[in-house]
Amino acid sequence: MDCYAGCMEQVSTVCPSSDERVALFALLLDTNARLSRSFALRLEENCAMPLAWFEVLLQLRRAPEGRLRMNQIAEAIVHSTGGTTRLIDRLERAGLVARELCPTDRRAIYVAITTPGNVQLDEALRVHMDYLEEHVSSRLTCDERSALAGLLSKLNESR
Amino acid sequence: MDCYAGCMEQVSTVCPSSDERVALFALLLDTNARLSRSFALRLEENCAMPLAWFEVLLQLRRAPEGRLRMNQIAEAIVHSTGGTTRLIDRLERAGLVARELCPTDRRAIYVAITTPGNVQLDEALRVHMDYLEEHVSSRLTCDERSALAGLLSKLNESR
DNA sequence: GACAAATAATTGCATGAGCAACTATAATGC
DNA sequence: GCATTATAGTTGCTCATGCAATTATTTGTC
Repeated sequence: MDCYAGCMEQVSTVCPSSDERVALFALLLDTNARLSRSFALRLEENCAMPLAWFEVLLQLRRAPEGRLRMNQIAEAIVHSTGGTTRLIDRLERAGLVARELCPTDRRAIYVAITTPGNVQLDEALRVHMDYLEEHVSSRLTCDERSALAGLLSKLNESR
Repeated sequence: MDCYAGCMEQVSTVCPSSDERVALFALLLDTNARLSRSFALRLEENCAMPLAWFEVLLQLRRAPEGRLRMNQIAEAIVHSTGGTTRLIDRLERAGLVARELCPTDRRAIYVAITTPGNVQLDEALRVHMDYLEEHVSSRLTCDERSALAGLLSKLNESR
């Protein structure tokens, strides 16, 4: 209900397909699809690493002790728990992560990044930085990037 | 190479996993994943329509004569042409779109939105508007939304 | 005008992900 | 303390999607 007048929004019953917010949502989907697809392709070519693996390894590196529980990973990368089980299976088979038992809760499993996992992540991050240089830094100034980060954070707030 | 000093960016060889641009990229993936997942769920619940169908129908409505060629659809929704063929197969089977021959190029196929397709899209757009009201309008002001659109457009520029 | 290269769409195949059902363990209520 | 409920993770099944190969048609070249 904010600023309908100022933004000249369409009344939703007339032509919502050209509504400014519909366009914004579509633009978000589109931008994400193009960037993640092109980066995934490059990551696959240069590191033989699927994007989902990169996401997991990055989350693990960011985590306090380099490890997270299954459900935390699922939440962080926005996957189902079933999908996450299989994903971690593949990463573990490749030796990049290891499952560890949780001493205080026998239902829980810790997933920790291994040394080979860290090595591969470093390599992937080099490729990532090159990619970002080409596709992000060249298009947005530093101020614009931080503005974008702020706006996405607000949009991403759970409530 | 812009404004390294002013933004206090990490040197990439030290700790790129906490680099501001790495975080921005991750934030974009995350925001997209959460929004598209929650909207897809609602669309499925309220309209029994997959998000991919909604995307196709929206593109078709936006198109000049309510129709696009297969490769244009694939490009617009960022799918492979193979995946698009199957996707349009399902939409056609549901009666929401129709394939039409192209008189000037016999290799090409036009995909047009049908009357039932338009009806279903209207319904989906009502759900979409409600969703946007809850998840977008309540978090970003009108000015913020247009700023976000501008930034995403710049990020999305092909070159 | 014929042959080569490019383009449009479809198909076989493999795979990654979600959902729902299931097992195991922990927390809660009486 | 025991029964109920909730939580963590895995598995069977299904399905949507990408890739590479294939067919049909058009465009470009000589």
